[in-house]
Amino acid sequence: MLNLEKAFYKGGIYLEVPTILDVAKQAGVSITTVSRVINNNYPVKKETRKKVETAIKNLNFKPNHLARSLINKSTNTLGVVIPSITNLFFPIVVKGIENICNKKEYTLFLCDTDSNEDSEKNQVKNLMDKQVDGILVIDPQYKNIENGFYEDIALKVPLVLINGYHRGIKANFVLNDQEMGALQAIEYLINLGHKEIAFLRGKKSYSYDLKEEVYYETLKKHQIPVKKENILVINDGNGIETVELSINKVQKRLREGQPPTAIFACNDWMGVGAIQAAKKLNRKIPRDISIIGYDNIVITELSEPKLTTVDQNMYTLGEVAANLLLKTIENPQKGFKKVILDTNLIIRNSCTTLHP
Amino acid sequence: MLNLEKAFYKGGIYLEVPTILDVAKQAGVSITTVSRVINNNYPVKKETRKKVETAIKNLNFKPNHLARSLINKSTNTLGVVIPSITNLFFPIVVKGIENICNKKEYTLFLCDTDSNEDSEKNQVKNLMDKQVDGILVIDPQYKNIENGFYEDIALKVPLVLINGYHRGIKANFVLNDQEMGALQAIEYLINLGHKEIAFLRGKKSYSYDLKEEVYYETLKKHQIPVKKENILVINDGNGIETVELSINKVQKRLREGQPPTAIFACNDWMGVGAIQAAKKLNRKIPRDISIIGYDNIVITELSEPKLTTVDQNMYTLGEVAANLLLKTIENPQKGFKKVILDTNLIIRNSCTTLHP
DNA sequence: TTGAAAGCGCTAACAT
DNA sequence: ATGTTAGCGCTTTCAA
Repeated sequence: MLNLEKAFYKGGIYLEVPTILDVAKQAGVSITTVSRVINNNYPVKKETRKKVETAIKNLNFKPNHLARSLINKSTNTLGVVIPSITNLFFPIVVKGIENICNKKEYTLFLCDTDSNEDSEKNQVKNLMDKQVDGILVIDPQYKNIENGFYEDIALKVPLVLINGYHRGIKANFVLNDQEMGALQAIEYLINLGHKEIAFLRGKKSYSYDLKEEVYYETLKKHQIPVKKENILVINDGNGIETVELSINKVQKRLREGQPPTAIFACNDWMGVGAIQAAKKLNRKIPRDISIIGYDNIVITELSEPKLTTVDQNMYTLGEVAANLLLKTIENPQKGFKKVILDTNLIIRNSCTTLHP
Repeated sequence: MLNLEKAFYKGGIYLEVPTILDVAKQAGVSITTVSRVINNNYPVKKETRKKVETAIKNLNFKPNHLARSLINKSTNTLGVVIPSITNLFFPIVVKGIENICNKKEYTLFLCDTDSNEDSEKNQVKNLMDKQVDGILVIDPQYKNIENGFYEDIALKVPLVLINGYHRGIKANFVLNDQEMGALQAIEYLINLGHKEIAFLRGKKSYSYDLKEEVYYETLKKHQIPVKKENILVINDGNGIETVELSINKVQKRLREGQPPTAIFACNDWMGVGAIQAAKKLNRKIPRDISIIGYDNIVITELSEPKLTTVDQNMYTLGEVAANLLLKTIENPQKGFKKVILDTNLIIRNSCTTLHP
């Protein structure tokens, strides 16, 4: 019915996909001319162009991306690697990335690593095999950064790492200023008059370490003694299971003598857990105890009271990272960049002053 | 250093990517033989194969996907279209899809539509341009189904629609049995002795309509009169903003004469909103009022009390849909399939019996 | 068991 | 302004 040169079956479906040759024939020109019209990169007489455009429309011709990419060495495709798509805040980064990339006609491969180092490596390699034009990695695994894996990748393909360990690493980074965020949170509590501040964290993660450092420094700076019993470490996590773990840990601490008057939780799940722990012991929040979280994920607005926290502007983080990647692709230059974004304290209802 | 036939710059990076020709030369055979070794589809002498494999390893050769796809008309790539990646439950479907597809070496394009009809259409078209081997659409827009868009697409590319309107539509569907879920929830309340049951829904959505129908039928079946004032319609939504809307609507209803003793909320955000509304009026849950949600998203475990709800097995939904798509691709056959999955009532702490 | 050669659909020198 | 032609890296006939 279309009278094309070729047609074939694929996936049980009979396909009649016009090629550049079909267009050329119908328009009565060479395929080169058609190519020129499509790409608009060489002069073509007005009438000829019209003829070609008509043929394109008639046949509903779409250039074959694969053939183009094979020649151009560019697929208009990016890879996004994410620890887990079911996490509450990584998807917001992806949304930011998407916003930028959609506008520039890039399509995104999404690869979930389940926070597994090897899986992360495999996903990155797979993306390179698929010849993406660039790769974004959200929260890359410490080990893969530290052992040089990403430094190596960065030499082979445009790459932007979003958050994660970066000291002296030769790669592009877009980072949240986690030190600043932690500082904002802790100083906020101190300014409210708190001295007995517990620090609630998960077992191992670069970002917890970072925050703990800031905790020590800030207390020292304000001449508040650090007490071992105020460092609360739970087994792990950044999900619903974290809540229960936090409840137990915090409850235990609150039952001891001289309990903290405030808690800085390294993420919002922990913060919510802390809130629930306090409530279980009939402590009123924030009257009896102030609690602050980190990340500003959606659950902070659901807790009662709503959780004061630190916003990391994940959406912007994604946008900035995507822009950096696109810039690297389109306008390549030597040297790597590190972009550090500010955090914001989001004051809700879970903290109050100790001053009379 | 690799001494290849070609090398080039891309993205500011100097690339030395070995081709099949490099391998052939190093192994002292023709490219045909190399191809045979790679694909393992024709007999090759053992020693020859060894030579080739050695060369492949030496050069770290990876076949060029684009070139292969151009010939094979298969990209080992699927498209996933999602209303919003920041939604709390669609990503779980994606995770299920990923689980299946990763095993079979498919890579996923992820496309966010922002629940916009035109954007959805564009994303699907874009995916076809990129020559994906198949497309999965999560919660496709009613209009795009109803106006024949997807019936048309289904003739051109393997397609599976996940949830959404499907009466008489010629396409593959994997569906939750929403009627069953609604029935489970409502009969659960009725069995607990409730007769004054409010129905809380958003403005327009096929799934709300479905549930409302079941609500009418079920009450009728149990000879409970339906009261207009018990149909609570909020402006919309499936996100945090829904909570506030629900709080207002439910609070208003609870203040009126003869308030409901139970509420069936069409999604968990509404359920949580209902809980908070009741608490604000100092109603004890579930003692004074029973509330049930729908979807079993993570926030159901965070509310106090935890929200009883209906689980839709989103992960399984994704897995089943992915399997159906892969089957359609690999083993094409005429006719479309509809797979309907069961729902489960998840009993937590927000409902209680009215029986003495 | 192997290789030569055609060709997938397109781009881009190079001619004219 | 337009066409001829040589590839991009691979698969697959066809012939040996």
